[in-house]
Amino acid sequence: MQDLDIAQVSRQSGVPASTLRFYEEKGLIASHGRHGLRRQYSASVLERLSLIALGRAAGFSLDEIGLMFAEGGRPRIDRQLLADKAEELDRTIRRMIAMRNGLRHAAVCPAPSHSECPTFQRLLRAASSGRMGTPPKTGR
Amino acid sequence: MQDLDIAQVSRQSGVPASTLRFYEEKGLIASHGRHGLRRQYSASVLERLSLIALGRAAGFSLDEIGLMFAEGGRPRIDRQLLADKAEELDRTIRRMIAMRNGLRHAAVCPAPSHSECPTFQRLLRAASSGRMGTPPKTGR
DNA sequence: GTGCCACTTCAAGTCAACTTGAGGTCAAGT
DNA sequence: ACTTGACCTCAAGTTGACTTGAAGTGGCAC
Repeated sequence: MQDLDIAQVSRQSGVPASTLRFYEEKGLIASHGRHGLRRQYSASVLERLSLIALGRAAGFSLDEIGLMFAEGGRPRIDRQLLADKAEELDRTIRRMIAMRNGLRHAAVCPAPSHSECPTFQRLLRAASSGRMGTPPKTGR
Repeated sequence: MQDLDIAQVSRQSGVPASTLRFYEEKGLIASHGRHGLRRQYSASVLERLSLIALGRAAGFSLDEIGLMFAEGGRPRIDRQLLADKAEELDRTIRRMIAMRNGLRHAAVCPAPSHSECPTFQRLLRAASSGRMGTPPKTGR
């Protein structure tokens, strides 16, 4: 197995070195030695980083991701967990679609003021009742 | 106009008093006097809070929301801004749908391991290429 | 008039996922 | 041998939207 130093991993994965160190500290990846000071990673770390990126994109926290490949060697990705996350994502998507439609309407609504537009009013009520939840943060 | 004290506003809006104070400090709402120490709000603050909730649900930051009803008296909600936000939301929705579908597949995928499932592999590549972005935080 | 208790202020803490900065080390090139 | 520069560690800072805690105040019921 060919080793990569941190700069190579960073370059090939696009993940900053500071993040690699951070992930290592969190136990998400492991370096298996040093060349001088420099961490050496085995090539498989790249796959690991992809998995982490995937998990993050799916809405898992770093801690959750850590749990997935914690015990039992190979990534123990629980299918139930995936299904649950898919459901959660689906609920979020529904809310966001409602929101998007409302916004689109409001953007073209002919009513002189939003306070006279029924669609806007409906949105307003939905939002203040908490039905809309707290929103996505369109990532970095 | 009948006044409400902070406890009444909190109860009727569901927004914690600490948050009301925080919003006031940020200039998002205004109290127009005190009864002893207690802030007095006019009833219109409830509508204001709905607008804030709506804005948050749509993905606006508190600062952005502040700008909307900053200048010029009545809520100056820019239609272009709404349309832009709707577009942004839409892009996010697309990513999330791809993610959800991928997760659903992975959850039922018959391949012995995810590393042998083409769909999973595809997702993995998408995620690590950054195409998936950073995810929604399904609100509190 | 006195005690209660919900309110007040202000500073600091929280959370997640990193980033930044200061000060140090080491392998490699000249 | 010496310089260079990319790496190292460890602590602290960042962002956004709040929450929490300590210490103080004042209206109202008794």
